[in-house]
Amino acid sequence: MLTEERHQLIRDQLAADGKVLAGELASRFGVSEDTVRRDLRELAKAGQLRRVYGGAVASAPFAAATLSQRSGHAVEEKTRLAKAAVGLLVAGQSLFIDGGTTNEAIARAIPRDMELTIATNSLGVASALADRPLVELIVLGGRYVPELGTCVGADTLAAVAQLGADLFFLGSCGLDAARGVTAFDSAEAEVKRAMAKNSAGIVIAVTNDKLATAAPYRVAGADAIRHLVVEKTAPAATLADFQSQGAQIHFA
Amino acid sequence: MLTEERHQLIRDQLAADGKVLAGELASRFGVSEDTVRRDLRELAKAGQLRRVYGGAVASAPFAAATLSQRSGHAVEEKTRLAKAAVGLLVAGQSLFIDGGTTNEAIARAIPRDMELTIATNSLGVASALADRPLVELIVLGGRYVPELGTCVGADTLAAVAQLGADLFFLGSCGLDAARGVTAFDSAEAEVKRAMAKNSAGIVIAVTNDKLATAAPYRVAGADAIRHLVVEKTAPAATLADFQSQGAQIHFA
DNA sequence: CTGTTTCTTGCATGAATAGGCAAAACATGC
DNA sequence: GCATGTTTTGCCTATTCATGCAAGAAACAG
Repeated sequence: MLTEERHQLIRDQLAADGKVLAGELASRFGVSEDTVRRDLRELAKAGQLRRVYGGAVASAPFAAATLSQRSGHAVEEKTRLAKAAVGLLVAGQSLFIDGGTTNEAIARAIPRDMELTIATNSLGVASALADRPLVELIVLGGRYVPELGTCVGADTLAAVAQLGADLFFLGSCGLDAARGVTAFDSAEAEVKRAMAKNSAGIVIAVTNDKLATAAPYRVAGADAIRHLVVEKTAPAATLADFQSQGAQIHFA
Repeated sequence: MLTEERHQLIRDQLAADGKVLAGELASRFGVSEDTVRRDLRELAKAGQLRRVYGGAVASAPFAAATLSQRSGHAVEEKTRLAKAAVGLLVAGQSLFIDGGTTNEAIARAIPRDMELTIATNSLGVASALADRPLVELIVLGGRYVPELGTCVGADTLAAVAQLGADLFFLGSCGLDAARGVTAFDSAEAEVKRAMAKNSAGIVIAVTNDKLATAAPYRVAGADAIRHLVVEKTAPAATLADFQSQGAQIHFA
């Protein structure tokens, strides 16, 4: 195994998990811990990670975001959903991705060697994609809302209006077969509606607790959902309702 | 087998796998490792791959290195500059902050209890400010440039045109008393000019190595600089030139 | 404070590499 | 055909590089 390969794998795991352990890497790569430590030292010197006792953590300005999110809720489920959702992608597509921790997990799960054009109003998603060399990243600016982690407002809407996408990864929403997709904030709903209007298909990845819940602001009908990515344990009855309205169900 | 044939096969495998091993290629082509190494050397000289011990990898699309490399450099100096620069702020002001690692340090140094309105086209700056409860953050979207860590383009310019600020923290630039403020990229320079035009004063914080250097694209004259934050060890003669054109000098 | 884990440093070893050299393959002109 | 010059290739040698090991230092946990 090339030294450079190890470095790349370490960078990848840092981007995905926010941390690496020296011993774990050593056994994974089949080299001594000394070698791994040397790797970590070099990467640290290049500013690509921050050395800590036992391993290393991401050092980028985005480390905080990544880490704080890791400590959040239902991380494993979201990572599984993300991996399944990424399976829907085809190289060369253009995407809208809006906010939410699941969407951030999806952004991190996008392979580094896939060429895509991605427009997002989420800082977390943008940060996760910032170092993907093959991703043409378009940041949708506007007034930043800390509670959502996304930009909203007239500027955001204007930027969305100029773009089109094959798929729209719609996140942080309520989901109900009867009421469709709903959002918790008026301005956020406006942006979601604009993205939905300008994209060919909507993809929604949700954990079970979001299924069959509704928020005040209506974004789109359930029949607008092209792909629904859910946990294996999702209630079959609910899924059938969405399926009957045209959604393809994908299990993580 | 023709030399050119081997070169093409090497390029093919690099595109497919991202790496090649010298020994493996030698046995596959039925030539000595020396010949393969010569091939790799030539291709590396032509910039088509990056030579590493044991073989070669796909040439770095620059993005990974450029920004993160810089972030590792002169961290302490930049932190000191940032603390001094933050001293110029007054609660209630509105700011433009553009890209560069020094500006990211400044963003991190902004006290959490200070109320400000901040517009930025830098993902790093935006991420640093995302959790400041009293900062009204406006993200200036556009096409993201990995090498700069900022958004540029028509969308960015349009967003800047709608805003005004008391201070503009101008970063990642060349600085020369005669040529003024210069940028390394045409689109970047455009955004900086727009921000300069719409702000009442320009603040520049630079490490010594940026002083008395010039880049291709002109942003503003030296007389446009209101505040110049420099290291204590900055050469006095250079500082005098800026001072005579109206800049206030602040030592970190 | 004590023991354990992790980290750095120096060193030895083997693999990979660059440069020099000569033979072979190839092209070119007579 | 023959002679000449060029290019390619493989081999040899000195050097550089990556790695693991050992010893001492530092960080951590109890």
